[in-house]
This record gives sequence, C-alpha cells and structure tokens, in this order.
Amino acid sequence: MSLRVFNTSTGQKEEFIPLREGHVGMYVCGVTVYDYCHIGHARAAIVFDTVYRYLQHLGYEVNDVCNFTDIDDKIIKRANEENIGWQEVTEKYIQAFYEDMGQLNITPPTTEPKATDHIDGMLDMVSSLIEQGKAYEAEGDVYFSVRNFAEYGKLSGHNLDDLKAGARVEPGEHKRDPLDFALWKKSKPGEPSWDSPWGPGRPGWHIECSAMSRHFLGTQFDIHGGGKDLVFPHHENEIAQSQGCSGTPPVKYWLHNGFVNINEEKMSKSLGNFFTIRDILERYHPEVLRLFLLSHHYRGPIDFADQYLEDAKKMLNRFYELFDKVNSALGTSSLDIYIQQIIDNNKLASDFVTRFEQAMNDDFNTALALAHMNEELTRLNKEITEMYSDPIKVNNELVLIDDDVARLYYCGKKILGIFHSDPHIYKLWNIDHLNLDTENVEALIKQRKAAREAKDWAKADECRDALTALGVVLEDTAQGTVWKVK
RNA sequence: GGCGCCGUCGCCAAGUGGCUAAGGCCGAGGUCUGCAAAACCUCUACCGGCGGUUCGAAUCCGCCCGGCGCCUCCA
Repeated sequence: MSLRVFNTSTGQKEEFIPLREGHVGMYVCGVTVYDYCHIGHARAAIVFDTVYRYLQHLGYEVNDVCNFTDIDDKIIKRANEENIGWQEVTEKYIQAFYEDMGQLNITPPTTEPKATDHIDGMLDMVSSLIEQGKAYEAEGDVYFSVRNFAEYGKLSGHNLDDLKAGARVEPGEHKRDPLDFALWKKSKPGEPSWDSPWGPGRPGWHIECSAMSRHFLGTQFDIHGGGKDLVFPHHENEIAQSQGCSGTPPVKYWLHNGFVNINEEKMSKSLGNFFTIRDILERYHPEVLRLFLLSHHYRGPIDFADQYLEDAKKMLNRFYELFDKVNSALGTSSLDIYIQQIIDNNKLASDFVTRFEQAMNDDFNTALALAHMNEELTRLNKEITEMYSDPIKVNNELVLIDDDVARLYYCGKKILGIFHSDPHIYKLWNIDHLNLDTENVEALIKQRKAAREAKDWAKADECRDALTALGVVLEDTAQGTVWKVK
C-alpha cells in the first residue's frame, strides 16, 4: 500500500505521487518571532517533522523548508513596547525557537530562511504581478486584486461573495476591493523599511512564503503544510500570488494540522489561554509532549490537560522499561547498534513494521501506528517474560527478540521522533526537578540491602518508604536493586 | 448570516458499509515477589437521539440535541 494524504484543496485523501520521482519538496509555514512558542506551534512542528521523517523512511530525498517571519506588525509592536530594536526581538525569539525545537527533537529542516533575507524575491514577484495587471499600487501600498484571480477561494472553499460580507477595509488602506490584500505596505516614519519601486515600505505577510518557496523549491512543489488557521487567508493568498506570477498552481498537496484546545476552546495568543513549550517542559519530559501530540490524528483537534500528559507519560514509560531492560542486558547503546545493523542488512521488514507502515501510509495515522507499537510492546514483553522463566530458551531466542525490539525502537526513534533519550537516563529525568540527593538515595538502598539480607523486613520497608517519599521507586531484579524517579 | 468540523468504554483515542468495535490511562481479580515495583494473564462499550437507504451501518442520507472552528492577527 502506498502513501495517501488528505489534501485540503480537494477535501480528499489522495495517493501521494511526487512531482519528481524520489524527491519531495516541502514547505511548512514557520513562526512569527515575537514571542516564545506555545503548544500549538509545538504541534505543527512535531506533525510536520514526523511527515518529514516518514517521507525519508520511505526513501524520498526531502527538501524541507520552514521559514521565520521576522518582519511583521507584532514584531514592531513588541520592539516598541520593550524599547528595543526589532531585530533584537527577532534574534531573541529565533534563538528561543531553536532551543525549544531542539528539546522537542525536531529534525532541523533543510533550510530555515528568514523573510527579511528574501525581500528582493518578494519585490520581483510584486512587480511581476503589477505588470500582469493582477496587482496595483495605491499611495505607496501595493494590493493584490482578488477579482482578477479566478480561482480565489478554491482552497478554503469560499466564494468571493460570501467572503465579501465579512471583509472590511482598515482606515488608511486604499484597496479597490475590500477583499484585496496587501503585497507591500508603505512604512510609517520610524518603522523598518526597504526601498522599492513604490517607495520605502515592507512586505505584506503572505508574499514572503510565496517568494521563499519559489526560491528554494521552484514554482511547483509537492507539499505545503501549516496549521488549519492558515488555510484562510494566508494560504489562499499564497496561491493567488504564486499562481498569479507563474500561471501554475504552486502546491500539489496542502496539509493542515488541527488546533490544540484548552477546555475545548482554541488555544491562541488572542484568547490568552496558551501554554508555552517552556511551561510544559518544566514539568514533563519533551518526549511526553511529543507522544501526547502524536497519539491523536494530526488533522483533528486536541484538548490539552495535564491528565493527558500523565497518560502519555505512562505509555512512554512502558516502552522505556523494555529498552532499558534490553540495553542493560546487552550493553549500553546496544539498541542503537542493532538499529544500524538492521538497516545495513536490510532486515527492517516484519509483520509489525508492515502494520506500522500501513497506519502511517493512511494519511500519517500516528495514533493507529502507536496502537500497533503498544501491541508489539506487549508481545515482546510476553516473550521476554517467558524466556526468563525458561533459561534454556534465553540463549537460543534472545537474538530473535533483539531484532524485533530494534524494529520497534526504530519506528519510534527514527519515524515518530520519540525514544531519543538513553533509556536509563530517561528514567532519571525528574532528578533535577526533585532536587534529589543521589548519595542519600544510594545510602538508603545499601541500608535496605543489608536489612533484606538479615531478613529484617520491617527495616527494609522503612528504607523503601523513605525513598518513596523522595519520589524514588525501587525494583529488585536478578541483577540487583535498581531505582528510578517516579 | 455564509462555509465547515466534531459527538465511539469512567477518561484519552483509532476505526468511516460486513470477522468477536484497535490501543493507552484508570479500576477489579490473578501470576511473580519477603512485601513491593516492573512484566504478564483475565474482566469492563451495541458507537449523542430519532427516522431512512441497504441483505447488512458507529461508518451513507435526513431531521433534532450538544460542542467547536474559519469568514479579522493566529500553528
């Protein structure tokens, strides 16, 4: 079965056939850098990172472009509020973006262009649109003439008359039609500006993506992604500009992720009901957030609450228990070595991997893929349980199991972007947050060991209760007592 | 007002015409353990309501109830 993707512009799942065999051009709308990223940004980043990873898994060479919007009203406003230069604002939040995305294990895209590095490309497109009669200059502004683009509204399923009812013209604008949108804005005194044939000004929001996608991916490319809220007007306008220039539809498949909600309401800057990525990562391992977001289909809404992160955390713990068990039995990093061997020897195929791929092929159904992973996890745990109860089988069958564990590990680590941590270290992730005195922990474990050897169970339980109070959980195994953080 | 989405086990969540409706969390019982933990086993849903189409529907159509999104900056 081949990959099928839901295309916003047709409203259907379609077989994914790239424009150029073996290659995929993909553009994902990035962030406007005037504040820290919130969980909604995290979702978009994780969804399209997973798309990127899966396309690579399928063998495509992917050119993945994700932009920074580093000139915009909100950036100027923020700079004025803080009485600093607008570039200080963008530099600060671009840096923060890299830190957050690194935490979330987002694969760095092939290219991460900044809008302000592509002003020339935007000016070219605006000039071309004016020459073709699809845009017009008015008092230093330039507007796209929506009535001159027959397909306007196709992506978002609107028609011009419906849209007209809700459209309005801001004071100071000089649109011929309320639906026309700005390609170029005349700058006010003191605002950042660039020279243009129409006087000093700055680009409208939408034109940057048209210019940058054209520059890096050409006039036609395969996938354009972003949040659902960008369908209208941003992506609708992008199509109008790009197609207005080149004469051809710029994008073959439009993919849009659903929102993150708080109490069933959209999380957004304007409603003020948002959590930043940083807020969450103070309390939860980044992979918990990632797993939580991937346990829902990317197109649907997700309601956000700590309880759901707790659920995801427990699911993640189960996987890491197995990986830690295998690594501690076979040596640190042995799973990573196995993954490489499996790839090198072309032994990735298995019934489980087939099921996983079938789920992913159906419009990146990560929720179903995770269900298969959980089933596989249970199956492997069962085999290991049986092996330990029958020592003769251990030597004969351990190798077979290693391959299957490695396949499971591969799907999570390479495709879903989880299992990035060392399994043993993962279990201790909360140490910093608990302010644990590890020497004290070790001492208590030692005391308990002595008490157990003396069969002083009351004393042994006393030690463990003390550790429990510290948030430490013990496990007595054949290899000795190990501990982890709750 | 226009366009569109959603309502599946106590909670989260796949499934969108046909095997006994995935999976996770929580809960109950059991195996293992000095006791635990981890792991494993067993148990827990006729899919918002009504009507229709069909041999057959959670899955298609209609109406109703409830929730939400876009149409204005927003992942």
